Amino acid sequence: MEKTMGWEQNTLLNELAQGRDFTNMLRKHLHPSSSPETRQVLLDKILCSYDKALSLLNCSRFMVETKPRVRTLGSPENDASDNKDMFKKRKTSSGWSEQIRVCSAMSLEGPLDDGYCWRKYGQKDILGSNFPRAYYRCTHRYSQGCLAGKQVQRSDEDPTIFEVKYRGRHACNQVPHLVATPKEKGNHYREKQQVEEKQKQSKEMLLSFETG
DNA sequence: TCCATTTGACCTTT
DNA sequence: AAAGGTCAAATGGA
Repeated sequence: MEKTMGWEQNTLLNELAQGRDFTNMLRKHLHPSSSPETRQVLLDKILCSYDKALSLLNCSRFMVETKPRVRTLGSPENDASDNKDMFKKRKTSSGWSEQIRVCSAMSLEGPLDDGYCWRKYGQKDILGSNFPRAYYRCTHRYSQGCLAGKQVQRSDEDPTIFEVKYRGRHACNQVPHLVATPKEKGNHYREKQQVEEKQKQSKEMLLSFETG
């Protein structure tokens, strides 16, 4: 159905479309009669859509590049690590992508979903950080050999910000909210349901803004 | 019963 | 040795 368009592009379009909708909504709420809170929330939504779209673009960029560039917050990494050991080590901290910031207007649920299905496999307290770092790998790691992973850590400076680092590229081709045949059971079907539920909630939120 | 999360132990890197 | 990263048993929810 949507074979010509990748999952990232599809999600990207959704994000941009959502951002446009929220912007239109904000325009309607520019009247002095509207509450400043509503405007603020809408503003947050718009920024979130931008952030997510940018994150997706970042991901795509790394997928194109065979050699992910590396910069982590704390490590200066000015040595020659780029030249040596590039493919040797199983993993180092330098395997992670550039930091991507994601705002969290939906702070009730924690960090925003980036559209992929992640499975949490660990959490660590990081020295000098107020918040623990969570480690995720792609849900399809073993079923499809997808090696993508990500770290999520709440920012010390701004706890509403979640710092997300990605690693690897998604090798999984079964994307949750693309078409799933009724034959598909269990995991994939459930994933699809989850994503659909999120989209539904998003639409409902839009509606609730429109109505009040 | 299946699957995701939690969390302490263990492994790797610096 | 210490900090970061991963494993895997225990736990809990649907």
